Amino acid sequence: MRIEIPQDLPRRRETSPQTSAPRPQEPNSVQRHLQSIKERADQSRTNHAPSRSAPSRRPERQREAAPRPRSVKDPRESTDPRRPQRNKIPSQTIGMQLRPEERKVMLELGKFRVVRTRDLADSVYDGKQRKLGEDLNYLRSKGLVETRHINLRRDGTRRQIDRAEVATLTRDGRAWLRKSGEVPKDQTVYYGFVKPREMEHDSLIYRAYRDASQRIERDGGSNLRVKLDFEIKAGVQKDIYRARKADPKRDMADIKEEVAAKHSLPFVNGGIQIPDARIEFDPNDDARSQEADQGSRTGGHEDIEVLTAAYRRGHLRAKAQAGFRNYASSSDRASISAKIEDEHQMMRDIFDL
DNA sequence: ATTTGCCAACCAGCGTTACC
DNA sequence: GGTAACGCTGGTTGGCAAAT
Repeated sequence: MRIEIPQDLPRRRETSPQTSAPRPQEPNSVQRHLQSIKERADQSRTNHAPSRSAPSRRPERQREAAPRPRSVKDPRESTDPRRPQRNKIPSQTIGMQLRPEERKVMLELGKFRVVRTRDLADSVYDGKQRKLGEDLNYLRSKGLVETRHINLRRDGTRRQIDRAEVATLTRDGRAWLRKSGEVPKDQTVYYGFVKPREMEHDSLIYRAYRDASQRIERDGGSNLRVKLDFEIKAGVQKDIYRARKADPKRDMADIKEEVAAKHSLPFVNGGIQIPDARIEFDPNDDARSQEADQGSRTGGHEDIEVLTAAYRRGHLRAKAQAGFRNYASSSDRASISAKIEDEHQMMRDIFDL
């Protein structure tokens, strides 16, 4: 049973006008390459930034970073000229009743920011794509969710470009979700497409989570929360900054090691290894009493990492040493195994997506 | 001569605080 | 409030050396 409401929500603009500033000079090969990457990213972006025109780097970054998150607890809170500004949930969506599947979709999108619709169909609709499609249409029509298609990376052996549909919450969608009471305590809610180049990679995190979370719950873990790398990184950098401010002469490696320990993150080759996502959970009673006996904190976590073919050997080794639960898609697995074929233990520790 | 693998450099996208 | 400057990881390229 769905409560219908007047459908007069302003639809978000699909595209923004392109600026047509002339290029100041002929770009070199690197600039041309970067330009092509930028154009590809812009092509797949519904809210794309104006085309590049100025040669200097930082001012460009400042302009493009306009919609970036301002705080960890409230990502993308900053003003975005491409969005209608709202300080509260629009009246149309206050108290809107959604079906359990729709609420579940909203929650998953809020936890992971970007999820492939096929994965949502598998996890929420028992694989029924059509049912998901109907509900996504409804949520889109209410301005709670937006979807887009992304080009998947090619592995070099195929000319065909595969595409996948991904979804995210809108600003209003996040507001609805927060008011709904569906969100566990300490769970950040994300919204909006960011980092177009990494969207394919990020969309795989949900798959990895599904596998890891099933295992955690099977072992008695409960009250699962997800922290994405944005949030983990923010906490790490805040502490690094504080430590440097307190003692500017202190060795950076020393600071990093201390901060890594504070956040229970591995410190490998002089760097803090930050996972793609951390699943926090309340352990079962046995584990809890064991922790209490040892005087350690209650609560557990598992760090997950999605490896892709783009990872270099050094990256792969660092991730393996970090002790993360590593995942890779079958297509990336072949390329990864070629890079670390002499390190069989590492391959064994990579799980299929 | 060509291919392959590695590394350094660069940029993107995220974070923070300081300063004007 | 906008800009600057700094930090991080991930992704990509060009250049170089080694292998074929």
